[in-house]
Amino acid sequence: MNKNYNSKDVAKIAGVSQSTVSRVFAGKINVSEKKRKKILAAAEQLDYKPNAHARSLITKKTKMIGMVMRNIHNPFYSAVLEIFHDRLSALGYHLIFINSENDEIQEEEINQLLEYQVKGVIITDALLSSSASQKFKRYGIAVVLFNRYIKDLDSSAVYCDNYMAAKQIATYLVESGHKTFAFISGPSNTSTTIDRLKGFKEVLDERNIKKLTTYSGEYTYESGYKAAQELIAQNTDLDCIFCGNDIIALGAMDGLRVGGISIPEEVSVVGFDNIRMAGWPSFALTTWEQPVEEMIDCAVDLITNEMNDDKAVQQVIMKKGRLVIRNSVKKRS
Amino acid sequence: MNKNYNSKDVAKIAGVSQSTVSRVFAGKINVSEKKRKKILAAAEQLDYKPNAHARSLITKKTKMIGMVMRNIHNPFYSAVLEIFHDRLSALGYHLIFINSENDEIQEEEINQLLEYQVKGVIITDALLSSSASQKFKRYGIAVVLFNRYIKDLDSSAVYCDNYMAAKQIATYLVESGHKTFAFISGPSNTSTTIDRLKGFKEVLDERNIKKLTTYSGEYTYESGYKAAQELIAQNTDLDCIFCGNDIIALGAMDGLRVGGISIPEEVSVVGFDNIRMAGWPSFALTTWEQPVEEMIDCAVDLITNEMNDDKAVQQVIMKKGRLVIRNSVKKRS
DNA sequence: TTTGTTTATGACTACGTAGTCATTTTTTTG
DNA sequence: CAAAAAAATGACTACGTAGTCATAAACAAA
Repeated sequence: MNKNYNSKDVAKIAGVSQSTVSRVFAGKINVSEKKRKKILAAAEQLDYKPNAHARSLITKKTKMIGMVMRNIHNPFYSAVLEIFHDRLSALGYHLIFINSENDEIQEEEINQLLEYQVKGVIITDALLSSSASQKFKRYGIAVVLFNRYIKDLDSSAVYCDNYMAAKQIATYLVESGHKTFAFISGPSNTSTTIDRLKGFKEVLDERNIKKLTTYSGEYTYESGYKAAQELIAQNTDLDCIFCGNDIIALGAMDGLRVGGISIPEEVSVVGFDNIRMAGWPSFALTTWEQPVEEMIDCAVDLITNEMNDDKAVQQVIMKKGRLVIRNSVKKRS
Repeated sequence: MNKNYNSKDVAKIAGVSQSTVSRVFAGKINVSEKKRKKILAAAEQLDYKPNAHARSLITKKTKMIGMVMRNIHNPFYSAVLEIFHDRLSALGYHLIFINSENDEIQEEEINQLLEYQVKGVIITDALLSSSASQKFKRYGIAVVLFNRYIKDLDSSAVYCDNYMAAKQIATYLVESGHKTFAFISGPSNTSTTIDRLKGFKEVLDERNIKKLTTYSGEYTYESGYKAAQELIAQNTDLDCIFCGNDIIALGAMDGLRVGGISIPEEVSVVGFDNIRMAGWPSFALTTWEQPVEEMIDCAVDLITNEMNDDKAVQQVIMKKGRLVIRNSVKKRS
């Protein structure tokens, strides 16, 4: 049943050759207005759609982009997915969604994408081994890392200037009178964590502040919660916490509150990302806003360029962002 | 550059015919162990992967499933996406992700899926016009609605027994002494909203309780927040709110708190879904747990059956769920 | 060994499209 | 109006795979 009609069927009805039908649907090339109309009418009648697989096979091109995500639980990334989808689908691309469970994109996941001849892959919040990177390169697949970059690997990347952001946050905390610092980070092997820690530490070092406790965990609520509880247990005279991202910060806030510590009266908390929830009254989290849309537009430009131009050069692009001040930080005398 | 090797190249190196290479990669059929090894070695050497498009073209099958989602912002659905991905990718399927902005899946979105010859489509939190449904049917595409069902449309669907759930919630609220009720719902044209309202109302009617205010909005935090503020402004003697889902409930809680109303002391709040955040101490929301994993397993079974068996019959399956009691409801004397 | 049976293998073709090339039709120009 | 140029069109083939069919090899039975 349900025969799928093809360009030959359309050609027959329209009284033209298959070639002409193809011309109409491939666009551009010259077809007389009269036949074009006939063909479109015939296509309409049969509800004909060009077969994307046949098209990919012959053109060796594809309108599919691999979207590798981790941590889709994190609202930051679900927002990212949504925006990427909207931008790319407007350009006629389709997304193959892959939820990577691992720190590094896996062989198996790469193969899935290779089999579908994707010409571009966007990787968010996950790493790329150099062998994987080479593999993509060998197949001529454009790769853009989002919110991560990898040293010594010439993949394109778009990320936020975590280093400068952390410096500004640290400065803000120091200048608002905080004395004892904690940094609850995500996994310590990611560029985001490293840069944020580096910037934060540097400011404290410059001012000769030694009181910094660092706690490395995951980029999750639970991890933030647990870290906060452990910090409380250590019973230091902590007066502020810088969290590796917002979701950690929310966990930390809840951990502190449950431990009977009030925010910001006793401890200030700063996050990173500016996810929607950070603006909810229950949290009113002061945080760093990543210019998500700008970053995504940029990533989309990079990947489309690399896909359409073999000689396009890899670029690593850094965006700024800004501090969003809410009510989770208190000026201390 | 980057020539993609094909089965002929592999055949040449292994000293066999293309047919035999195909047999190895298509699986099953008889190939002598000796040649199989040679072929696999050659494939390894060239890093050969079968071209999925060519394969789809000849087999008229595809391992792709369309995943149409709306409201990916809602953590409930990002969790759903993650689980669907994990289940389906374990079965060898790949997801084409479509973020629908509309209430009803659009013509354009359907066409995208048709062009890729997907054999199955999962639709979450969106509707299906009957013309769209017929279109899918005509093309022999299996459709499963998730968390929605549509009357008089023979599409398979998996959803939670919203009617019974709402009845139990209402009963729970009544029996814990509440007198004045509000229901903040999502869009009033969805089966979830209708059924939840129906069950809730029915219990109140049975007990001859007239004090029910209903407010229909979107399934978003902002909508819940706004609704709560409006309810406050109406200055009724409200003592509990049943929310259409958790994200509305969180918004409502924040709206109430900002309005100076304490939860659960003055007003009780109940949600629906049991998203992770409902368990966070800041909210501790009493809510209905949808058996998400069970529902997804069920949807996966349905879609794989329908894809692999033309004669598989459409089914609408309802799951139960359970009330999760936390601290957003107070017993009133 | 001979015959019959099973298993392994290769030549060939179809899938539905895009694009090349040759041919026909239309338009332009002198 | 004739000749030249441009545009439109169709026949044909390639893309990389799976599967059909015929043949060859291996094996079993007698």
